[in-house]
Amino acid sequence: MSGHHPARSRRATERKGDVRERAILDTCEALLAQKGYDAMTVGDIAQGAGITRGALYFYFGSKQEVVTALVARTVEHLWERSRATAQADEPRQAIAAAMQRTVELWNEHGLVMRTAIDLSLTVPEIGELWSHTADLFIAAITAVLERAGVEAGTEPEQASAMARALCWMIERTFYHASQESRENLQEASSTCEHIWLISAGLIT
Amino acid sequence: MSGHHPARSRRATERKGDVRERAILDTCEALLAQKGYDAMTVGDIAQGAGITRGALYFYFGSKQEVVTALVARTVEHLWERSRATAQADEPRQAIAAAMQRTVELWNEHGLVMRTAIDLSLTVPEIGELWSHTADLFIAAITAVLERAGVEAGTEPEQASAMARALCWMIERTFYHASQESRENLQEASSTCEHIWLISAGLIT
DNA sequence: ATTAAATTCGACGCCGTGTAGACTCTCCAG
DNA sequence: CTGGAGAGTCTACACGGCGTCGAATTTAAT
Repeated sequence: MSGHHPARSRRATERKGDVRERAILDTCEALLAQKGYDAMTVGDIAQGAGITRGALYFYFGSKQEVVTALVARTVEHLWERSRATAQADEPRQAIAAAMQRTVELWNEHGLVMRTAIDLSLTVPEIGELWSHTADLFIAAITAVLERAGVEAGTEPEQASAMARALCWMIERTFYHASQESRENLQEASSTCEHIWLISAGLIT
Repeated sequence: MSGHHPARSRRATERKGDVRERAILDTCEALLAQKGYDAMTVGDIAQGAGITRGALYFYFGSKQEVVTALVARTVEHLWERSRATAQADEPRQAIAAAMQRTVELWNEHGLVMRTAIDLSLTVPEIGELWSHTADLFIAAITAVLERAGVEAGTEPEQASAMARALCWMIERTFYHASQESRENLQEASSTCEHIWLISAGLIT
């Protein structure tokens, strides 16, 4: 869409640093898959990104900050996709759609999501990010349960509390399944969907 | 497990080392509660136990080994208590009893159980210990589900797979609740029990 | 009492983090 | 074209934690 506005639209957005930053994050993701968080050193990341440790510290203040940025980038993607998914009216369809979406998300970003969960304790900012994400999912599950006829409220047997438990069930089940294989992920999804449907009173 | 560690009991009588070993584990547990795993240094543990770093390495080969031993001690306690609990015939009672027991376990050992879960990834031996523990619980849940009429089998909607998902739900829900308060733990228990009952087809 | 095993200690080397300061490159104003 | 500001990069260093070593000391068995 470059019109003919003179000197206004230079490549104002493509700074050299932005490219490097992405390279660092990409390398970090690759190394995370390959060696895990603890074994991955700042030197490794820098080397993978084609710079030295000193240069990396120009972009990020610490190893934790790098990983936090990576999680933030991924989580933002999650939010975006969640927003984009249309909410079906029919609870059964909504549940099926949600589980399908969840499978895709874990297939695509399982690694980063797992590390986000693992680091939630030790890195407060990541914990913040992840708990916010969980809250979104809990709210969505709550809405579906209520639409399916589960009594609204926060008491142990009402929609909100049940949604929270179901969310943790899904998180943990996918967490483990995504370490294994795609087939496991699909089976895990079926199981979670089944329990969700039962909990909503949609099947016996 | 592995290796030949010096302080292996040859005599049944109280060795000085056994006392020290317990002191180390107790200190480790206290520090874990106070500073968390990463912030806790080997020097801290040694100091708390009234010895020097060098002396600690006589008992344990590494920081990870200390915490592994602590987890092993706690987990052994879990198994013991699980074995001691009589299995009720009536599914409803069995479920209620299991949840009650779970609340007690988390109240008493929540901290160590949480760190065991957190370190399952990075310390393979702890992962082994915990996954074995989880398998015990999954087997117990499976048995209850089958006795309540859920079809046996490992397919996504049969007892075994459902038990696994329920186990993860309980683990994760208690994990979070035990970070908050005892009240939360009790409410979490009610919610999990409710979902378990529904999944077993015992209530609608 | 002698001797071997058990236990403790202080000091050392290694590795990873984060910081400091100097150097290079790019781009734009004068 | 030039010189300077700021982005980007480098090497070198200080700090701290982990795990090891060997020597010193205590305990237990003969």
